Amino acid sequence: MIYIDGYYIGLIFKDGYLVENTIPLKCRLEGYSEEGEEIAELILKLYLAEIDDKKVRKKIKYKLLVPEFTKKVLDEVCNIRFGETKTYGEIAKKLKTSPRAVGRALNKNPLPLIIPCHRVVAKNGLGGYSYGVEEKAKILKREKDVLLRANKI
DNA sequence: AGATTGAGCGGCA
DNA sequence: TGCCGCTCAATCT
Repeated sequence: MIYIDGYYIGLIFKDGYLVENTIPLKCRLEGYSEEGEEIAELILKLYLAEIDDKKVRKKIKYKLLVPEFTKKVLDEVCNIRFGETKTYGEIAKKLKTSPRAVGRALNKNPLPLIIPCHRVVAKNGLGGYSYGVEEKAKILKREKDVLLRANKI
């Protein structure tokens, strides 16, 4: 668990690959470590919508240790662009499965923010988020604000 | 192996 | 609006 700028970020590595992370949190969970400070910084930037997730995925070594179906869903979610959203139903249609199955897969996204699962919303409303819908709303709002500002200038 | 459970959706009153 | 049935991968029992 890394501490920067008032946030704690949990990271788990396996064979040099990032396999699991938390979003930036207000309180610490477990032991402190120095490992992966640069990665934690990137995750914090993702959280604050200061960087594009595509760049982060290119920059860091990560591995998805999840079942095949879950991986397919997560790969599909990576195609959603910064500041945009898709519904569970849309993803399901593309993968020929059900919206519930998509939600189930996203629920266990081991790499939140890096895999932008927060950009998948329900048709009527926000849907859920493992860290609470308020967090989801905040992240999406920050991304939208960045786009708005870019378009204005 | 069978039952239950969701970060959902569409239809119908 | 609210309820009901459908869905299907994952998680129990």
